[in-house]
Amino acid sequence: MYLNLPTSFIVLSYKYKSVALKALREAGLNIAPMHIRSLHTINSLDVCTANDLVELMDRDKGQIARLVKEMIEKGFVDRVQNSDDKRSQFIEITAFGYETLKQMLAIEAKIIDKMRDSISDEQVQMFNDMAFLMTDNLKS
Amino acid sequence: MYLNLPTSFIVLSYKYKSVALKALREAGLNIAPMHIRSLHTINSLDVCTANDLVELMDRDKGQIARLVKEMIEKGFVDRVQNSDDKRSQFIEITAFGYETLKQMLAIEAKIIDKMRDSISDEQVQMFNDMAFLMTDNLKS
DNA sequence: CGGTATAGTTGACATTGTCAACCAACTGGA
DNA sequence: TCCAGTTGGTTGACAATGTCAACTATACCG
Repeated sequence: MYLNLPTSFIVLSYKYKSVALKALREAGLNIAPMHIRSLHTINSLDVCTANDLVELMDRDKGQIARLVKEMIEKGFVDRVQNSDDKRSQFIEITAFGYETLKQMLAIEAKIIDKMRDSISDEQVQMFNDMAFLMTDNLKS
Repeated sequence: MYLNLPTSFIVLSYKYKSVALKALREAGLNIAPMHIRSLHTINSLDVCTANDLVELMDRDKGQIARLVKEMIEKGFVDRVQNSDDKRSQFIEITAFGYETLKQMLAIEAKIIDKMRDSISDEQVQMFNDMAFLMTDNLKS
């Protein structure tokens, strides 16, 4: 049991990642896995700074700095002045970024449908709740 | 909901990985994340070939070939002749590998205890079952 | 026997992750 | 108000992981 717990969700996340990436490639979307994850994360927030990404994605701040730079080069996001704090800037999704996101969401929705075949809404809800709770338990 | 599903277990797996890695380092165990995962996987099988690792860990066969080579260099595993098939060899955990695995399991058990704080055995079981089922649904 | 499939290796390279040093802007207390 | 400590972010250097394709050796099947 103890071995199975981390094994189960780690294997699932590897599998999901590879299936999703393959589907996105086949649909002509050539986007790096971390850019996908970043776009989703930025999209889930009202306003988003590099530091928000560091915390929500649990990644090194150097890595995030470079990630944001790359995403600007690719045209997915832009930097906007944060007048409250001159050290940081808001990261905003561009029109092209939203277009890409929309396509990604459509493709991912299909995979998720397949993934949750024979699993009820209530069960999926419970699974999510537990995953979020466990993530929270690991903090501090 | 659709966004939350992959988000929940992907964030959890990143978080678990970083917490576990940090705890292992603090305990003096300097071992790469993929070596940890490989050791667990090899240990979960009666006999294990490189190809078993490719399939169970869903990784590139070239990556696994190098991984096994590194793990032999570190003394965690050894290769043993497979008399049934001269192309492949069995990968077996050495005494040192088992010693390392034992320490890893002890440290990981503590993290898992913390992670599943306030979650019952039944719920954990359900979570695992769902994760395995979803992984299976993604195949083919 | 010959063709195809399978197990693994290797090269070359891209992506991701880590650590530390660094700068500029913010913050709180003396 | 000033300055010591903190915070947000950048950069360099490098390690770890992932990907793709070409290749060898053995196995399997008709």
